Amino acid sequence: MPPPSLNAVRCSECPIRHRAVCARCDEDELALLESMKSYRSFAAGEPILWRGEPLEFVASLVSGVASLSKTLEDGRTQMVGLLLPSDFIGRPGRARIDFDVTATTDVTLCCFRRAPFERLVEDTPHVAQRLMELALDELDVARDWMLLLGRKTAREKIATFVLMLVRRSQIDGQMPTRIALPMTRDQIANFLGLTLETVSRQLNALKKEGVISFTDRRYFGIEDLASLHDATGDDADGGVLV
Amino acid sequence: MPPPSLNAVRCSECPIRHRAVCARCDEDELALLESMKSYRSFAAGEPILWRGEPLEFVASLVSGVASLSKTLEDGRTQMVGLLLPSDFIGRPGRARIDFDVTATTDVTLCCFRRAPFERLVEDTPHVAQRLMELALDELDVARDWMLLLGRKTAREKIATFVLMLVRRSQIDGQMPTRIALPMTRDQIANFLGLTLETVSRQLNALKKEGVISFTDRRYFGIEDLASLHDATGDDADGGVLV
DNA sequence: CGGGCTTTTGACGCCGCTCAAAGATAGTGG
DNA sequence: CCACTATCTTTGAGCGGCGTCAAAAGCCCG
Repeated sequence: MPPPSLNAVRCSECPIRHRAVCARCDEDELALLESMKSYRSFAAGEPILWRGEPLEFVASLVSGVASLSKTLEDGRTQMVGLLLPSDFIGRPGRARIDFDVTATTDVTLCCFRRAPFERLVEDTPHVAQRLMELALDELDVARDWMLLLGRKTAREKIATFVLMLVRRSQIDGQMPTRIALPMTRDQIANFLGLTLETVSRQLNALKKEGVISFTDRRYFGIEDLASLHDATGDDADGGVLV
Repeated sequence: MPPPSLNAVRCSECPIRHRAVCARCDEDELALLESMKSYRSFAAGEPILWRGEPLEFVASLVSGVASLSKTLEDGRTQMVGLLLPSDFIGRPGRARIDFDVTATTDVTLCCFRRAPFERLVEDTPHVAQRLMELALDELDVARDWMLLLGRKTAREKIATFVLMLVRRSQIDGQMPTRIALPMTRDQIANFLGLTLETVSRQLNALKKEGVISFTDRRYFGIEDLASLHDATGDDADGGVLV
């Protein structure tokens, strides 16, 4: 079952206030947004949007992780995006999306009805500009990902993925000792264009080589950051991925 | 050597006037753009921009085809974007790009110096909105591509690529009889995440099966569109890719 | 006609997928 | 508290698709 809805939080106290689509809004614009927003929650694993269905809402992801995925005729699926807090779902000017959106963890969305939001985009340059920045950032990530999917070996894919998790959980450059693996082996496989068996084997290989260590099955630590970096195949200041 | 520069064409007569970043500009905005633009040309194979180098210009692609590509430490490369006329190079708010841009065919750019262009984006919502639409379209393409790179077989990749060329050269729904292969086998391979040998073998396999036919090495025709579609692995109304 | 490209074709081997089964882990109800 | 089940993960064996290496063939242009 879905987690309980957050009570409507005031925009000025919103945790993603400074990063989401509303980042640059002034008081008046914020008031407008406030009047058209509503929160919705989804439990881990729940579908949020299906490919092709008419889009009633656009939304900002407030908390949790969601994923975008595409599926071939015979069921092979590939994740094509990972949504983190402050990321935006949907787009002005388009009534449908061409991928499924699924809650990876429990998720809270800040939803806006599409029609009024689109009017807002027309009228307030701040929102349009921020939307563009978000889209361009997503493009950068997508392109790093394409390099990974098209050219990296299984080992390099896993190393890149692990390093991405490390970077994302870093606070003030401190190396965290305990890092969460936020998805199942199967989800990681769909993320990296591999099978779940290969994911399992490569993770255990990195462990056996002393590059990473497992405490729990869902948490790991870094033992040898340099080797991890070498294993990604990237050059010195390469790929960022999220 | 580069082809000779076009003489500065008036914006109102520009072939990409209605599709490029300036699509929605009114007379005044167009005049502003006109005052800061200049044309540059590049010959097939020439580099246009290198990854990481400071970006002096942003530009619209006026004619020809250019490609974006990324390279791993050991030289493996992957195309991450294909630029066609009216596509935009560069982005406001960022001084560097994270991929190489290369002319695939002879290319003409309509360049704008970055600083004044960025001011223009701040001031004219029409430009910002159009830029956002272009970015979102690119994102859609990138996501189809990710599915292809991560999950499709060599045969499906080739079939998808060929079908993309067919769609792009269709005029008014007419099936063209002679379609150009605009790149070498090596470029196709870097596009699809394959080797050039595999590209060659799969193209010839499609020919041997009577799905396509070759006249010249650089031109082909469609013999069996249904089989070609079946070979892509997509479901009914799937992937568009450019 | 000759040299440098691109493309084709073949032989071979390996990485990662497939299929299968056993081992962990967590949640559920008695 | 302990079976019992469902889900996730690990591990193994085997195979095949695609990459690698090599060489020949076709094509372009001087």
